[in-house]
Amino acid sequence: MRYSKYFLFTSKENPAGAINISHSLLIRGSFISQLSSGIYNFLPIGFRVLKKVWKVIEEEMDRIGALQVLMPALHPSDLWEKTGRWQTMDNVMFKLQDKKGANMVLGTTHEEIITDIVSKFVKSYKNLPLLLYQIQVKFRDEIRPKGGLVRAREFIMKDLYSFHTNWECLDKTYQDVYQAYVRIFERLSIPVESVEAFSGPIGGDVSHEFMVVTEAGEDKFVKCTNCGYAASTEIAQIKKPEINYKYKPIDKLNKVHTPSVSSVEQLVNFLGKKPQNFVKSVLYRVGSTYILVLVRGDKEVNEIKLEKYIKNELKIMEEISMAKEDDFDRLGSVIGFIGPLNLKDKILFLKNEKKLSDEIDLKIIADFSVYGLKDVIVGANEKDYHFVGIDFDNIEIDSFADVSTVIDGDKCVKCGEEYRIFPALELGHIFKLGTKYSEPLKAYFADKDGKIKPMIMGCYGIGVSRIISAILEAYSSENSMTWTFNSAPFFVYLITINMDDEAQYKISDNIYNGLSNFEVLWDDRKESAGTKFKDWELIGIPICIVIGNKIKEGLVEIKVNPNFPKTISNKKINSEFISKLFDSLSIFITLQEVEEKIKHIYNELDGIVNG
RNA sequence: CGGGGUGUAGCUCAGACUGGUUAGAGCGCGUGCCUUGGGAGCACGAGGUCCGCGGUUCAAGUCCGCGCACCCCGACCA
Repeated sequence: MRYSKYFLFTSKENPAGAINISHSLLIRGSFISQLSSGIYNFLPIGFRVLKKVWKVIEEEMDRIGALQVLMPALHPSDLWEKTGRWQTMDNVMFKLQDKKGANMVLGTTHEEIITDIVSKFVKSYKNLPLLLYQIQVKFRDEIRPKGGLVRAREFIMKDLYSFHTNWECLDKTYQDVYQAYVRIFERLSIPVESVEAFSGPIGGDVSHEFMVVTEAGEDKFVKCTNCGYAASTEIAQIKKPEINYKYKPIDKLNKVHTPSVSSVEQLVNFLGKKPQNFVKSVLYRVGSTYILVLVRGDKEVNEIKLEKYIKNELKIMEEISMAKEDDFDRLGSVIGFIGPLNLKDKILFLKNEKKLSDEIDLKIIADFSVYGLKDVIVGANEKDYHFVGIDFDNIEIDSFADVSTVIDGDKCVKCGEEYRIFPALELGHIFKLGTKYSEPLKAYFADKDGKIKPMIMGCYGIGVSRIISAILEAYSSENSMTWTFNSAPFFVYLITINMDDEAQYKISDNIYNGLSNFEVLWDDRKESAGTKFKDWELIGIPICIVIGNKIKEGLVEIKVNPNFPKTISNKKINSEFISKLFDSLSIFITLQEVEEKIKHIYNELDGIVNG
């Protein structure tokens, strides 16, 4: 491709409002342009990158026997109503009506549609398992899109769905997909961590996320410094401490006046203590049971873990909600000043006075973080008062549980060593769905014995457009993108220093034609050398061939994007080999060697990355 | 959805507080000269619904009100 005929409009200026390096570089390089908040055009060079990523994903999906389909982005509401997600996903759906007034939705995801398709065609175990996928646009009306392609309202996703006769078969496919994902990220040279994850509204019991560590991400995961176990902070568990707890009621409560000071942060300032010197009490309601959760002041209640605990251990199945102001009134406490010490007495008193129904129950659950605390501060269940000087065994609790979100330094549930927290961007997420969608949408099949059963399903997503940002976040620097071998829009950037110099022009033309199999972008503009070098660096093409004055001596320079070798040695191969491959390049070599060198490097890299 | 901010040339931004001829700069774009190993130089030129609507005023890019859009922080979120 000749630059002069191409659609490339680079900019020296950072776009206003771009916070992430990937966002800024993509705009500056004219890879994408913004149409509206969270809605982007892919311009020619950006679309080339998208297609490169797309191709790797397709090849790996094909390799595990998945079949590609293309489903519509525009859906009627009925299928979504059948699964209940018309309501539960309402907050992110673009909903609209057609001219007849029928409800429609722009697809946020495609479980409903694919399940509907399969239910119509597949009736027998003989046609299962079945893996179908698409690479298509998704719409989510995110309240706050940000970071360019990091969180967009319209974005490209690869979504794969699998259908099975039984769980064992799903387990096997889940492993196949897991391995396919590992290969996809390896081939794109993206350093991902796979972490245990929360299934969320998609549903199912088991899920993994593929995360890339970057400040540009919006998620967090923890990884054990010893055994390497990794999990999303949404679900990461903490090792249970050796608990030796004997309730010792305190003789005299020491109450302090804390006027209009209720949050831990305010208390820290008011009393001059650390957050760890507080026990935070958070009240939840589950049916007629109130749950008072105690966590150390520097930690947060994890509602996902709490919900699991309440359902699995306490066997209470009603919906859990945060207590409201009238709940506090009912229990004789005050919002912002609730605490565990005298709350049960208050409730007993209210019940005796017939001011509170006997059905109401209160359970006090202490997070592991509260265990062993001495001399802490808790709410006094009285406006503007806290108790001080409390030890953990002065608090009468019903049970200890792991119900707080992991923070740096918490102990690994597997081996007991310390966790570290990493900021991350989620690129892929795989789920075991079970029959969550096959039941309501009647995706049934006849088994060998003629019994009609619902199909067992899995679903597996990759944020294709988000991957583009992730690659740049992983390797790029302020004024220079770095693409990886399989994502680079071009492999070679050919610079002709002086287009008016006939010798330079002719040789450039020959090299351009001679390397036509290697995706060459020829900067054939009558611009200054500096302009061309800066553009090469900005758009991040791995190899640069420079045709300049030295051509008189039959010499040509080959340069490598200095960050590019990092994207290869990331792949656990011999780094000495990599440096050898590139070290001899940033010098002048003879004209005859150029084609040979480029072919050699290309083939070696192809073997390493895709082999 | 809460808080904050911005909206002026294709882009990045001055000008607004303190209203007053014809609204500016840099970059980019066009033409010519010159230059060709690190975003060169000179000259000329094109390019504006100052986000929209309404109001105040002799006079509004500037002040006031309403609206819209976009950005940032937080909450939210496969």
